[in-house]
Amino acid sequence: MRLNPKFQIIWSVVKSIPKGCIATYGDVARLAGFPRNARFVGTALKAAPSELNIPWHRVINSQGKISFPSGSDKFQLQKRLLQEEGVSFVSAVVNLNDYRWKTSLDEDLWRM
DNA sequence: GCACTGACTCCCA
DNA sequence: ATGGGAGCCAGTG
Repeated sequence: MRLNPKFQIIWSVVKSIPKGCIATYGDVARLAGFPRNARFVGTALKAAPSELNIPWHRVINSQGKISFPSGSDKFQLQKRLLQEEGVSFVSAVVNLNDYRWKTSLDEDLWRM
């Protein structure tokens, strides 16, 4: 299947998330240039080939939570991977203020 | 080609 | 604070 070029953009954005930081689906969508495609980010990550080493676990939803049913194997895997990078959870929730990836785009927003 | 689904978010009651 | 509904748009059957 010919991959949608949007996938590549999203993957590259996700790959640029620094270790120990997290970003939300909405953030990734916005940085990739698709402001209203948060859902599409999830689709892209699901479709991402594992050999690309996409740090998909650094992407969580806007509530600071993992977007898998709590207790599912995917949920536990993502949580564990994040904890190994130093991201701490408080009752299954990440403190976005501490770990959210600050981007140059965001800085423009802060400035105003 | 149509209808449904989804690793989301925003907005309003 | 919380829950429900609409918007989004590509993938999947």
